[in-house]
Amino acid sequence: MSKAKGMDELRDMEARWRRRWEESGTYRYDPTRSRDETFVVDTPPPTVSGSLHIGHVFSYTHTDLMVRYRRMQGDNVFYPMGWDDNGLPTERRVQNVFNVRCDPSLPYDPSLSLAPGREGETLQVARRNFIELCDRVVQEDEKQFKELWQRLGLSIDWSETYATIDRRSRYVSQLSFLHLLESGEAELREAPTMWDVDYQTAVAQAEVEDREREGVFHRIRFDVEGGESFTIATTRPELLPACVAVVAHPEDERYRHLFGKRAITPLFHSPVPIYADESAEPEKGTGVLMVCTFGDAADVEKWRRLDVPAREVIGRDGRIAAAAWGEDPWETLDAPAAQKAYDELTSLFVNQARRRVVELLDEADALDGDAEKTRQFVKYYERGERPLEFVVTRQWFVKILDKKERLLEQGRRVTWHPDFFRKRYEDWVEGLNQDWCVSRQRYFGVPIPVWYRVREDGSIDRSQLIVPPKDMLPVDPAAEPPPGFDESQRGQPGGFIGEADVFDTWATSSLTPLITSGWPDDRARHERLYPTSLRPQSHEIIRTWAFYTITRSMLMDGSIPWDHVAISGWVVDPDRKKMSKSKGNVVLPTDLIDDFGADAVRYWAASARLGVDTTFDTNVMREGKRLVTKIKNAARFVLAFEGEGGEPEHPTDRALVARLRDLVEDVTARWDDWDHAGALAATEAWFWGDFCDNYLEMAKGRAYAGDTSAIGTLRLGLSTVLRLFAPVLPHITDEVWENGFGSGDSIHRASWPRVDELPGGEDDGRFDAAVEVLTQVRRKKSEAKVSLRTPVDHLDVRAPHDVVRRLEGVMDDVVATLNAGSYALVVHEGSQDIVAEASLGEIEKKA
RNA sequence: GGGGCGUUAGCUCAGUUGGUAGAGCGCAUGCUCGACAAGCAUGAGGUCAGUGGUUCGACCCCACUACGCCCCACCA
Repeated sequence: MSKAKGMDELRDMEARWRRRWEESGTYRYDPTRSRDETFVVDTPPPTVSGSLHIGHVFSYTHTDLMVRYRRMQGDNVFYPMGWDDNGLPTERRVQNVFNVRCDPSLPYDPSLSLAPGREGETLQVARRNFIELCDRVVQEDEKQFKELWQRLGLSIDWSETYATIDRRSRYVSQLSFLHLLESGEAELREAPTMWDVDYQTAVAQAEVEDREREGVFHRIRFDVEGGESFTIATTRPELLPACVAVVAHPEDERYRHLFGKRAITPLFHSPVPIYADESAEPEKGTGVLMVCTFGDAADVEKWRRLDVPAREVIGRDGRIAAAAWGEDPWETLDAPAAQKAYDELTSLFVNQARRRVVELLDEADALDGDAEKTRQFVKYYERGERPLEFVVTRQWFVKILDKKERLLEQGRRVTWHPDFFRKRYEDWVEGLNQDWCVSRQRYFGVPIPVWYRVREDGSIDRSQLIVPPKDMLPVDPAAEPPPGFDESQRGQPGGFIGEADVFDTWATSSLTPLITSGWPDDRARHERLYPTSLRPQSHEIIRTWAFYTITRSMLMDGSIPWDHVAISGWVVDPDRKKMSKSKGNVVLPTDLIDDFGADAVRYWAASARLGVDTTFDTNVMREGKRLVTKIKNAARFVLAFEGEGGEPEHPTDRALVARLRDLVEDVTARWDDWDHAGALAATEAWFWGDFCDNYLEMAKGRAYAGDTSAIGTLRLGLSTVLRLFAPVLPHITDEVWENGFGSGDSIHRASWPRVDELPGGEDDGRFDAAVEVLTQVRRKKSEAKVSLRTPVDHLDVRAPHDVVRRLEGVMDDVVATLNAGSYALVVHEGSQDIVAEASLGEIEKKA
């Protein structure tokens, strides 16, 4: 059989089972069964606008392994699938695919029709048109993901799906938020917020990452009122106009005498207080630093603590704002000069302003020494390209800072696999320094369901919230009027305006257990499906998805959202780097399934333990493919015999059953311990070694002779090991099961093997002793470079007394296996070794 | 700067409670046995990162060091 043909057959076989499972509803959740026999998965909804990645295959397989095991253990499995389609990744994709931008001020155009890959000028479209394009893109993406999951053989119940932008998700997200509002845990705040100037949206702590980059220390001389001067080293000279104070450490001898005096900023001539502050480190820079509005989180913190004014100079677009200086002038000793300097910076981007202000400082002779390069860590939005700024905006926050202890406690109630990832969760909780900002100034997301009153004078009264009644949800306050109002009153005096912001994508995906459970209206379903059993996810989103989900459940009713969290590692390339698109080393999952088959790809994923980063290695997939073939061939042999056989009676057969019993016990314990890789390795070692290489060879002769003990044991071994393999290799095992053991139902609905269901048997060492004799004779044949079929004229086995006794019962099989004519089995004392000597004959030439 | 994980054969990885190191791939030498050449048999190949300690005995426990990966950190 050619390789190509074999591959075709494999592909057809897998496709056939895919269809069968779907048609038979093999993986359907049974809503009538009780809660304690139910295993619920809080499936990660993949970001559908991302690319299909080998990492997906890896981690989703891990989930499916455990799911299949639990199902065979008799659990009623609830294994849904969600799509994470709301949020920035989708918006960005739509912008690229259709070459459009959203302009919320435009009216909806129902006739707008765009083709993907549209060329020419970027088109501005209305918010509703934009959202329609988002919907279109995600539907296409979801199809591709579904196809991959099905080809991979994930045992998902496809009648249970959701998307984070669908009606149900919007309903749950908005309703849960209204509960937080009611309990006072969510509130509107005008405060400095981390702000991405490109996306022009607020971002939360969890979406921020530090990136190392080169900064430049500029040394700026400040005068002190009444004479004297000092030098500040700063990497952000453009914030000089925003400087509201100067601080040094209270013990710093260089500056102690200045505390209480005022410094004069160069260029802007603004007198600012000089404070003593413990946070200033004498070794850093010159030991004295500016407090600005706002250079970093430390500035925000000092601004709050030191009671200094705010001088906002950076606008939401990342440019130096024009209005700031003019409308509410800050104290200065030389207003015209200050205004002139500020005009030079106005409307420049931060980078440009930095260069310009340095030039101005140089002209004013306020630089003290040369600039000096330094490595610094700067905060970026994880999807952003320019550093975050702190900008005062109005945002919705969920209070979490006051709940650290309780959050830690919730984390301890969850079982983490592997356990050390709990530590990462705890580190994150302990390091929290901001409440959760849940509002985003984006479009394709779940709208924040509130309106605000417009006063008679036309100003907006944000203290007067209008919230929708529950039966109005989900609602889009930007498109629908609140109860008791008419759309014509939007923006009018005495009327209302709708909140334009949408929720952070995590604000919705942190509710996945509730989205699927039917909360809060379908109480019966909710009680059966919540809390869930298992949350699978990867480790880089412990601080987001795991953390926020724990937070939301705690805020809802003090519960934990799941009993277990299973963390999959990353797929890394041979250089130990995470495989990613940007590194150009992506392998298409569908190509791998084409080349090796789904079972083989699953075998590779299953070979890796939870939490361990794993090298992408097609050799392991090749191994998996060989295993699939081996199972097929062994089954062909076992199932070729007539009848079902009988109880194991022969000593060899009884020994095999004993070893099978040990295997089932060991493998089951490993699955229960969430060690799918160990379970697979143990199963495979037994199957390939004990079963195929040794037992099959020894029992072969009796089986051909119609011995019911041999035939029965062969079938027992096969049917048992098939079920042990079934979670990892769902296709080939079901194929063989149907041929040999199924009575119409899938192996995946068969019961997991149990030791107490296996027939009796015992292995007192006779199996290993027999194998030792086989090995010695095989070695002799191998050294003689003759065929293993070469007959043995006479076999002489010497062993200690007790070993001889054990061998007696199995010598007929040993002799048959070795093709030996006569044999002698004698006791030799004084050595614990078995010595087998064989006099080789010659293969009879065929006539 | 703080923390987590790792370092075992050429490669990818196992190694239960401390008792003389294991698998697969690759390599070598053979073998077309009535399941299977996508196979079978046999074999070569390792100072278990380093140093010190505990112990009769350490890949395993402890300390330190080196290297790799990851997470976190107010980045003047």
